[in-house]
Parts: sequence; C-alpha cells; structure tokens
Amino acid sequence: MTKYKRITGMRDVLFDDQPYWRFILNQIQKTVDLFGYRRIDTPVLEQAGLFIRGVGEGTDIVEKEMYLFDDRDGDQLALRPEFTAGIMRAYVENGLHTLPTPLRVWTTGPLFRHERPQAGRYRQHTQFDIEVIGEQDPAVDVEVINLAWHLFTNLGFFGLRLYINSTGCPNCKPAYIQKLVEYFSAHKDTLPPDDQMRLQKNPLRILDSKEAATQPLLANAPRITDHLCDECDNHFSRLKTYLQALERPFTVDYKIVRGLDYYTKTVFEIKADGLGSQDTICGGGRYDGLIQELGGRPTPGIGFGSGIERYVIALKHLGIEPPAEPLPRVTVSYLGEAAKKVAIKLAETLHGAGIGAQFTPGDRSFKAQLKAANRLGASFAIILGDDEIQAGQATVRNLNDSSQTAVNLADLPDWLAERL
RNA sequence: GUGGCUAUGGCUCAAUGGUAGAGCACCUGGUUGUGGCCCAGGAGGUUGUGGGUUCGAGCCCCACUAGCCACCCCA
Repeated sequence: MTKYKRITGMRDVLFDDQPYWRFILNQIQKTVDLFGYRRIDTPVLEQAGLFIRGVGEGTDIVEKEMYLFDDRDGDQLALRPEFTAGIMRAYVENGLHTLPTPLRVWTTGPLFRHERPQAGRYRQHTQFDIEVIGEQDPAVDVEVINLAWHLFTNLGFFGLRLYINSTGCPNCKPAYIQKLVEYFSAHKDTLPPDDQMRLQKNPLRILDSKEAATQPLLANAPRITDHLCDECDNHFSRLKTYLQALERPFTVDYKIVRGLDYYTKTVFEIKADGLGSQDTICGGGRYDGLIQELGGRPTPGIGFGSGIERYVIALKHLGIEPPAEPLPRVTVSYLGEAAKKVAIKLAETLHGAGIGAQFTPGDRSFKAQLKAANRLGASFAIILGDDEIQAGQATVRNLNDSSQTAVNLADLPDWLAERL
C-alpha cells in the first residue's frame, strides 16, 4: 500500500488511455481549424465571485460543487467549474470586442466540481469548449451545434442524438415559470417529496424528474415553447429551419433545462451510447445576458462544453481503436564502456536525423538489452561492441526476421531511413 | 448530501475460522555478444484502517476510509 493516494474523483491517465486522448485532441484541432475557431486559454483559478455572479448563486455548481479556498492574500479563489464565465471575463478584460465580430474561440483543459464520482463523472474532468461571441443570428447556434456533430462523426461515433429546446429570455421565462408553478401547485398532493422540493427551489427541474408519480402530470404540463415571446419564438423557429437546411436530425425536448443561470433562448444536448447513466457528451446554449452581467457591453453569445473523459468511454464502448502511439523503432545497445560512449552519441545522431531511437541503459546483460528492444516493439536493434567500434561499423539486427547486417556508422541514418 | 455493492503482491483473482497462493508483469540464470517460445530461480503482502468475538480471524461482527455504480445534478 502506498502512503499517498489519488484525491477522490481524480484520475491518472495511463499509457493505455493516452492514444485515445491523442486521437481526440488531434481531431479537435482539425475541426476547430476547419471551422476557423481560435484558441484561448484562461487560468484555472479565478476570483470566486466571477462564477458566483456568472453561473448563478442558486445553481448546484456554485452552491455545492465549487472548489473554494482563500489565497494567502485573503482573496477568495475558485478552481474553475466551467469555462464560459472565465472566457467572458477575458473577453471583457482584454477588450476583445474590438476584434472582428463574431469572435469564435475554443479551449480545452481541466475543470473542477466537487461531486460524488460515478461513471463518466469526475471531480477533475476535461472539457472541449467552444464559444461564439457577438452574434445573435440562430445560424451561429446551428454552426456551433454542427461543429460538435462534425467532430463526433469524425471520431467515429454513431448512435448520436441531438436534443434542442428554448429556455426563453428574461422577457418570457419568468411568466412561463409562473405558469409551471401554478400547474404543479394544483397537483401538489400527488407530487413526490423530491419534486415538491423542486417546485420550491427550481420548478423547471420538475420537467426532468424521473419520479414515476410525476410522469402522468408531465404530459399535460405547460411547455415553454408555447409561451415564448415573439423574439424567442422567432429565434427558435429559425433555428429549427436552419437545422433542417443542414439536414441534421434533431428532437425538440422541452424537458432540457440547463443547470446554469445564464442560459437564454437556445439550449441543446448531444447524447451518445455506452456511457452509463451520464450519457450527455455535449451540452450548451446561448447566454445573451452574461457579458453584460459581467460588466461588458450587451453582447450575445453561444457555446458548449463537452466532456473528453466521456469521449474516451464512448470510443472504448463502440470498439473504436485510436492510432497507436509512434514509439521508436530502433534501439541502440552496447557491450562494454567504450562502446557505451559511442552508443550514447549514436542515439542522438539518429534523433538528429529524425529517426526514433532509444538507448538501452543500465549496463544490463546484452540479452536484457535485446529483450528491452523486443518489448518496445522495435524493428531494428543496433549493436555496438569492441569489434564494431574497431571497424567503424554497427551490427544492425532486424528484429522481425532476425537477420543481421554490418553498416558503417556514417551510413547508418540513411540506411535506417530507407528501411523504416 | 443519500443508497447499493466491493476492498488479498504492480494487475486479475484463489485460500471449509487453523502455516497467505496462482497466473500475468518485473528481475536473474539456462549463451564468451543475441529478443520472442520454453525451463529454472528471485524479488514483491503488517490481507484498506481501527476496534470486537474467538484458543486462533484474510474469512464472523462494528466503525471508519477508499473505490465502483446509482440518486441529486451534470460534461
């Protein structure tokens, strides 16, 4: 038993998983380049107030999931629980509104939420995040959704489902919530305790309830899409039109309620198979009031967050193999101290020639060095001993067919390059 | 925060309440300078932690901790 253990909900990503991560990050890079999004990186730590203000005081994230602590200066800091607030802070703070509008950005990195871990949920997890700032046209909503879909298709996912909804705006949302409260209050006695609490605290959540007793009530519950103001209704219908134009299948799911206060109008989720109970692989929406809330001028925005750990789970479940890691295909072994010095130099000569090579250290038996070459999966083992040094040559053993060739040291880079 | 299940070498797992084992992986040897396969050997454990029952606990009981899964909620 080792003395130190991982912090709850945090994981080591070991070598078997790294090819998945490399594959995923490569596909992400290709996708954002294709769509013309630019990378932005913001700090992992922010003033706690940014999230309290941005994400919303009553949200679960702020209320019970944030990693909070006091800096040595006495400032209250938070490990970022999501990307959007920090990126919007950076947008306002750096005057990015002077760049061409809309501003399309992406990022990736760790986020932290103090939740109980389970399949597809970790206290430190990694998201791929997209934001488009400064444009209210639903065509960018569609672009953002499509970017995610495009990526997932390139990753090889199948069985994807897109769900969309509108969550209204400050003009129509409160009136709808009022209607919802009235409806469920009339049936209060049939509501299970959990949903009674939701009715008090966050009525929208009842729509998402899994309580059996509540299901019959949901069928006749007022739907937000019937209570949108003209502007929101128009936005939502154009969104659907553009999605149809793109020929992306979607389902309007009036139950989608995102957990952050800043969402307005469009909200959406993409779900995938093989993820257990946490099957949302991408979730996002529009936040037209957030930048103003954070002290900027009124600026619309839309984006999504997408959990990369969940990609890995889905890829494995779907049986999608990422490309193997490009390990060195040449080892440099030696016999004796004199040869060792030549071998050290030779390994670096090969690196300089762009040939992946690995020195086999430790003065272990020659047998052990060859064994190491085999375990690495190398194609060639270069052998240097007194005989070779005298002749200015190396013995090159082909590990696939066990043939051996003497090659002049000076010719070795070219000789190998031709055969790898 | 709540519930269910679990906890034995690095990994996967054995061990009627009576001396903790195997396979894989690792190291060494079987070759004076030759890998894979095979053979032999070696190292590696205070059985998650702390209590209790018992002549005796890896095994039974309690608590704690951690992990997994689910709820809440979310990516």
